[in-house]
Amino acid sequence: MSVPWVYISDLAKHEEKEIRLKCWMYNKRSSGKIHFLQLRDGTGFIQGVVLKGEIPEDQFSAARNLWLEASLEVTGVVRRDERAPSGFELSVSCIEIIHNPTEEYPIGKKDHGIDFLLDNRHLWLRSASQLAVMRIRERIIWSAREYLHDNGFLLVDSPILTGAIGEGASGLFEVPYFDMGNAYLAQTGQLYAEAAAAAFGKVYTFGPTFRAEKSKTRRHLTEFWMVEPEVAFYDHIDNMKLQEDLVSYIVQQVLKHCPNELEALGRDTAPLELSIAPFHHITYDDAVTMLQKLGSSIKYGTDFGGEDETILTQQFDKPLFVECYPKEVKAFYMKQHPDREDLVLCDDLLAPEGYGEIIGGSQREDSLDLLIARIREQKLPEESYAWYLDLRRYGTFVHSGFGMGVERVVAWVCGLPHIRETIPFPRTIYRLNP
RNA sequence: UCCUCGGUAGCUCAGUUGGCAGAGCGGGUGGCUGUUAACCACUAGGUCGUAGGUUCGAGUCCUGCCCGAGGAGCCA
Repeated sequence: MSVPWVYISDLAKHEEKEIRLKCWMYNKRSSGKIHFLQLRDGTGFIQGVVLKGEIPEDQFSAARNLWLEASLEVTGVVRRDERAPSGFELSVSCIEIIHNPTEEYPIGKKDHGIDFLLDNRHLWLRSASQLAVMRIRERIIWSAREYLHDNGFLLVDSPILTGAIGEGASGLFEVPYFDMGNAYLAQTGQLYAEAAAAAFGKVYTFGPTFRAEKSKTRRHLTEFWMVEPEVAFYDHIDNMKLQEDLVSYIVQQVLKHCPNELEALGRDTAPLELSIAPFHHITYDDAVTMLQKLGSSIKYGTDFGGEDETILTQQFDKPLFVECYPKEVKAFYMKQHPDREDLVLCDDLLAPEGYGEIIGGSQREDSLDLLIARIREQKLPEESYAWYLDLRRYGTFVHSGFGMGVERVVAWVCGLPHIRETIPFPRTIYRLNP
């Protein structure tokens, strides 16, 4: 066949030319002698106009009987048309049916409940909004890797099957592992990133992480992706600088490359445009004081609840660092504050508009003795951390890093109310399928 | 694990004081040459999550259970 196969995203280059689409029909409107076929191919959406008399009669009547999501090969001429949302439509001259479903497509044109949509996630992905979310997710991941690569970071893939090692003893998924008892799905790549930082200087891990916590909130998944940079000889301050540069870069890249996707989601881009470094800073101490003045019942020494984070971020117009939490509420590996024994040199980066924590980072404890003491305080299985402690035995060094939750960043950038739409197949406590 | 809310047609939901089970969308049939979640007419479609209980009578009131959602704790 001499007519070229073209993607919908490239149609503008083929104005007034005859082309062929391989596509699905996501909707159809019809009069007696004209059909409007709404077509999509993953790169975009276009309306095919089918006029009686301009295609073979059997094809015209067959088009009448097409079900939603029929797969088609459609030939026609690309026309500019003011009435089309994309500016173009296709004057159809030939329709070849690849597959016409024999059952009605479950996802209709009207609203659906979240339970139904999640049960049909494999089909829900075909909708325009989900295409926009996934394109923005891809841009966020791409931008993060691009920034880190261009700034001299080495990608180090950390293991997913691990021994009993992680942020804490709770919330580990167990997997039978031959004669060695149980392996555990990684909660974080950080401890491995620290080992890699001692070997390679500036590194990052990027991969899925797993937490078997029974969280049921708009901010939690049991399987989620993290970008975890770790840098030798960076302190707490250097670490925050890296975080704000990275987040600024990501947001700018999405604004530059994904304006159509943001519009498709109805995202107000004004708050994103403000999210350029430098970000705001507040200490944990000051944040608690501010929250109490604003009516929160938070007690000094406890971590913020979701509502506290929301209230706090609403006081600022761009991302906010909260620094130096009490060590009791933070992980064992965080560096003790030089002037305050009760605090650690850490930071949470809270996204604005009530989205809350997207990054948790810290300078790491580099003293062998203090680290062992913390492992014992938190009653962690000391033998599992033997190799990790070696990093303090052989040339210990000031170093810092952080974990950025990809799905939380996607939710914020897209303006989505819930994290479950930010990953193709979300895993939550009560959902393992599809 | 705890708290709150929900489960009625394929989907989204309404259902009054306990008194004949409803609408829109989707499906079917017919009509329509510019529709934008097309429209118009007709039509089919129900074990009201489940098991008990109260009652002359339960979608509606009570109890247990199942499933889901939102939140808490925990965290990115």
